[in-house]
Amino acid sequence: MIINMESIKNTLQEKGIKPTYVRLNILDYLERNRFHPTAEAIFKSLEKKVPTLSRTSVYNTLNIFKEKGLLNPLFITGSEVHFDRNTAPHHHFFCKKCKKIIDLDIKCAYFKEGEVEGHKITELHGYFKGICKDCLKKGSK
Amino acid sequence: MIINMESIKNTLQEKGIKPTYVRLNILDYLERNRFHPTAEAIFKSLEKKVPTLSRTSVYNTLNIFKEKGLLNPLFITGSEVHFDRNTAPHHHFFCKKCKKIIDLDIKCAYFKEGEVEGHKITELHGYFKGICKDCLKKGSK
DNA sequence: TTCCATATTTATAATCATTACAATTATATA
DNA sequence: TATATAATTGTAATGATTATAAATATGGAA
Repeated sequence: MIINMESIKNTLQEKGIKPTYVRLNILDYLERNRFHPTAEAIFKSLEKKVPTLSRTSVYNTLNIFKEKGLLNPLFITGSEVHFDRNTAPHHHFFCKKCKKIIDLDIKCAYFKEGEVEGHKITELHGYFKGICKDCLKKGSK
Repeated sequence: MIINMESIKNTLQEKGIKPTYVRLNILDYLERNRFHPTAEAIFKSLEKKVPTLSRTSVYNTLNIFKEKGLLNPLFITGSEVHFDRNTAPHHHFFCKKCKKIIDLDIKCAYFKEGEVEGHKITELHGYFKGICKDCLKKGSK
């Protein structure tokens, strides 16, 4: 069930994206599922609600969202791309056990600098890999 | 021409990897070409010298090197994997114009910590994207 | 040295994520 | 309502990587 369809619609229109049924549903999904899903995960989750949905539409839509700055792609696992609705600069933690990608709330000294060693920065990407808090609790060695 | 084949051989043997002709050449290539080449780039560069070389062998060898800690894979572009012979923790800069991946000599506050927000860190990955120093000089806007 | 077991390399096919393309469908406006 | 345009779809193509099985090389044992 879509709760805040109006705000989803506004978000699209503010970015100059026509708010179609497919796009509304994909953005809505990303808004409420902040675990950085893959294109395939989005497709699988929405195909019940949007039965005519195609993988191609998911990929197309995600590419449009990316170009318009509505999301950032994450290259962390080396296989599938994960999508992050949070476009503010932040870091991630990838758990090798449960495979979750967790947002981190840490400060990076270079976040605001705009340059490093003479190179002009436009994007920041930082992630750690290891065992997450939950998996540590569950007694993984 | 291979200059320090003996040290290359020692490196492999120290890691418990049998020093074959293919492996010696791939490691030698990585040692002298520190621009983080892809599997394809390595294959193309070596196929003259090692005419029977196959792509499969390059991939196999790189996977062995990765498992034994001789290199780290870099997931930066989202398409091909780049390989970094420098396994010490360091950051990278990816130039969107010339596509080069440049090593950075900056300190990260979390490099030695071992944990962040309760999660146990085993790997650190940091990279910036933008326009590199050289491309800025050449007058890219 | 010769034989044999094992490891390495190769060629080919398969896989997986993603993109290209063309046909179909929906939408908006005259 | 007709028509132009945009969005969506299904299918095929692509590109990087892996799986598989055959061929080759290697290192001892006899």
